[in-house]
Amino acid sequence: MKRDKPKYKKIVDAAVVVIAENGYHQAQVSKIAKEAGVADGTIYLYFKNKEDILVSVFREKMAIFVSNLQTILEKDLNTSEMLFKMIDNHFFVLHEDRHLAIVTQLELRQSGKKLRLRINEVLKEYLDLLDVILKEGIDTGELDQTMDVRLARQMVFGTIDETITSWVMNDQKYDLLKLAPEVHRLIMNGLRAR
Amino acid sequence: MKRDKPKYKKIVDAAVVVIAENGYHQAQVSKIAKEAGVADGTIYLYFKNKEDILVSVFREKMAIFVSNLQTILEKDLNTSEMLFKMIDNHFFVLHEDRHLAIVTQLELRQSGKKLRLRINEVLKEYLDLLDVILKEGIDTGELDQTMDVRLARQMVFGTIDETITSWVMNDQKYDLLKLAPEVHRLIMNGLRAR
Amino acid sequence: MKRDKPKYKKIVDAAVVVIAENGYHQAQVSKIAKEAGVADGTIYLYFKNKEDILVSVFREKMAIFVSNLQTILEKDLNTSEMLFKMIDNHFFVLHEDRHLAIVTQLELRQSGKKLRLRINEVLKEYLDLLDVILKEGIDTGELDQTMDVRLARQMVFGTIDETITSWVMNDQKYDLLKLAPEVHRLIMNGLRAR
Amino acid sequence: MKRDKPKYKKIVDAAVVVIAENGYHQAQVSKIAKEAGVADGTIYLYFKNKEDILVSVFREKMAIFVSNLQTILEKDLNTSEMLFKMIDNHFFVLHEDRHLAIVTQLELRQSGKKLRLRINEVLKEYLDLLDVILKEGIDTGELDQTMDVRLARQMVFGTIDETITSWVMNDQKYDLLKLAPEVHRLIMNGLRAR
DNA sequence: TATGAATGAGCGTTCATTCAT
DNA sequence: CATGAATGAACGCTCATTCAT
Repeated sequence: MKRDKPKYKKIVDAAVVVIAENGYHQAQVSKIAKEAGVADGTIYLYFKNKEDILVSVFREKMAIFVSNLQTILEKDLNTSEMLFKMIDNHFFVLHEDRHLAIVTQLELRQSGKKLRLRINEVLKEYLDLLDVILKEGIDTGELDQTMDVRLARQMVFGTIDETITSWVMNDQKYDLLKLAPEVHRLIMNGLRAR
Repeated sequence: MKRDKPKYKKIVDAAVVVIAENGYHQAQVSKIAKEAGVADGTIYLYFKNKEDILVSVFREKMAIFVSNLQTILEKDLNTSEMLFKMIDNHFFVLHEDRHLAIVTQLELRQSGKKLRLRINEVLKEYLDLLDVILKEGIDTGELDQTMDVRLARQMVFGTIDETITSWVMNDQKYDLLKLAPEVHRLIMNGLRAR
Repeated sequence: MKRDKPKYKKIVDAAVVVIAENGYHQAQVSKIAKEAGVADGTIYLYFKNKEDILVSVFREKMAIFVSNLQTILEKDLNTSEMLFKMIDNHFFVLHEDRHLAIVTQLELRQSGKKLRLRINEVLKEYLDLLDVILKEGIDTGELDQTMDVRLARQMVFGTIDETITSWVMNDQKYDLLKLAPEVHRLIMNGLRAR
Repeated sequence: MKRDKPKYKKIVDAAVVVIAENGYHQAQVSKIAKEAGVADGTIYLYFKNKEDILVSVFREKMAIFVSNLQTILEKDLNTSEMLFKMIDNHFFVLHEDRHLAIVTQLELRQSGKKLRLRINEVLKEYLDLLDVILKEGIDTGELDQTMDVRLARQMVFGTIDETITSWVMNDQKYDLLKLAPEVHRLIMNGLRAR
């Protein structure tokens, strides 16, 4: 499997760095190859084309979020705790990899429609897990029984996303992790049964 | 003042149409010129460069949101009512101009970092007005006294934005306006004093 | 009409020179542009793509052969005389433009299948006129009544073509024009009624 | 001698198949290697470079024509009979190996000048034998004493070549072998003493 | 001998911007 | 003011060849 080979990972990581430091439109294949320490042509032994590199970046990195979230789901937590863990984890991963934060929040959004659709497919897996949490919360009576799950999901994700984007745009100069409890409170207030 | 001349407006409107119908990356200057019914070179009598056209698009159209929001602020409404009017107005404008919705929610986000920063400057005026509403709500005791205004603003805007983007991505096939009350309820639940 | 503009002709002529001097596979668009004294991009104001340049070269130059042959057909000549004029004209044109001779006999034949099909369409016009001459000769009894016109045409064109190609491959070091009577005699011997 | 090893022949045959089925410009070394069932690098143990493969294809296959023609020359035949056998043999070999016909008549002609010169060297052996037949015919008085041997050879080969190419281009959909007598008659009419 | 992963030079085409008319 | 022909820089991808194993 190509994805397990060391050069595959090296190229994906190089792409994150190059995109973060140069911007999406200045991330030429040759720059990524140089950063990865391979020849231009080597890229094409592991990726079909440039778009494939970018989708892979998103897929590989998003896998971390999804896998963490699955671990959270398996624990014996109530909905509020799960949502907190989710927010905290989301913030934590991007807080730890600042290059990745720039890429996911700013640069990858500049991609064309086609690429964005493929990115959304990957994102869907994550949002589906969020739906599971929300539905469970509604079932157990922790969350408002009358609300629309899709809208609730958009509110949760929209708030998280907007918070992180804002942090990235302010050059990550304050502590994102400290915002987790407050974001969690805002969200829970919005969703809680009453 | 150039901005008042008829060709200026014609070019801005042409840009919205061309971007919506062709996508950001297929919106060449020559296409915009053709749609506006002027020669390529004429564009440069009214705009410094291509980026200037796009910023102008955003500035001219955002002015509608800002001006509407100012009118709302001047009315004698409580915070919850104001937020509802704001959400409803935001939804209404984009509901009425589907080209514009595509441009603001999808296409313009594909622009480079530099352009995005300039767009954010324009957006700031709108967000500042939102801050005014929120602060007033906190002062009057309608909203939670302990919450961070910046986070609250991100939650409000993030939820609205995510809802609209989701609607656009689903080809605007359901009625966005009908979602306003539910979105308002979710947001108010999150912000309300308790 | 683009084909009448001076730059169109300049580019076509430049292409002939560049291909003749550098070979088909070394005739880059930028080289042709330089030879024509225009910018690379200018090429694309007059031609759809590189293939279009090459087809145009063939079409423009082949037009000379066709037009000359039409003039010959209009004269009051017998079949033998017409065939001689045709051979002589064919030799003469390529004798006068040695670059063109290299291009048509050697370089253009290296083009891919798609381009070759388009070239053959152009060539067809010329071969159709040859068919007219041959059919007329058969009707008037000058040529062998029993022979297959298609084969006869292939023999006439194959002989002419092979003779010129051989001359070009020998660096055009002998006088091609002097071969016309002998080639004519060979061909007429093959076709003549007996 | 490398040429006798089984892998050498396997690679040459693979090249014919790959070129015929994919076209000259799509006949990558790696494709030939795959078809031959060897690794890419193995090719370079038997051939200096890609051009060497292609020249070898032509040399190996042309050897069949030459050897057959030599057999014909050794028989006790008059010139007309020899020319018929030659035409018939030429048609027969390509009629039997349709891949080879495509390669020699269409694909290999797309090669660059350098390769074409080397191919012509190989072809020379065949044309020299044709010269022998023609000179003998002139000596014995069967053929026209006054004609130029080189031109005569070009007429014979040009006619044969043009006929086969035409047949290949028409997807080999009529019976090439049946054309031999008529082609022979046309040629003999051209060459015969009178 | 045989392998096949790695190399890296090379090129057609687009499009924002200019400027002579 | 308005035009639109001309400019030229910039880049993703292929594939013949090499060489460590």
